[in-house]
Amino acid sequence: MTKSEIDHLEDGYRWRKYGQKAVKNSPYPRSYYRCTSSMCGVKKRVERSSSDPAVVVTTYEGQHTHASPIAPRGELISPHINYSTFAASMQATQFHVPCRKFSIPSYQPSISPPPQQMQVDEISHGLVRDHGLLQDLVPSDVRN
DNA sequence: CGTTTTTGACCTGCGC
DNA sequence: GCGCAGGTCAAAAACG
Repeated sequence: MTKSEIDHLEDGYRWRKYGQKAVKNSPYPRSYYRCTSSMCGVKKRVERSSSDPAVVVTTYEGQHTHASPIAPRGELISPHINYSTFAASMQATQFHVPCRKFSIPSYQPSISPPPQQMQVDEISHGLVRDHGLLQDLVPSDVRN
């Protein structure tokens, strides 16, 4: 899950929207994205929280088998750690958060300092406005 | 002109 | 079998 005020979270990949449906739980529609790469059929479902319009729930399906088409900097994915790793990490993280407002703080667009174990409590009320470049959000060695 | 977004229709699984 | 809900397709529009 990523807190963002915008729907189009640039996580380092190109997404093509292929559908949009309205969910009954939330008054907001749910968007379906797909990776533009033909090889990897990674899908992404972006849903907006009903209670917090500023929170979008991004659900990843599948794993990218290719590097980012728009590598921001040299922070490419290591051959041994893919986005699937961080995806699993963040999924594991959300389990730790039962129902509270979960949010992942972004990093400075300039560099990517090694994100330590961030407390959800602090970031909950200390939100940042940056986009969530997920690749840098999750430390390589998350709680495991 | 090629790619992406939009949007309604269509398909499928499930419960009754 | 029917209706509902969720997921996908595809044609046209929009955008660079």
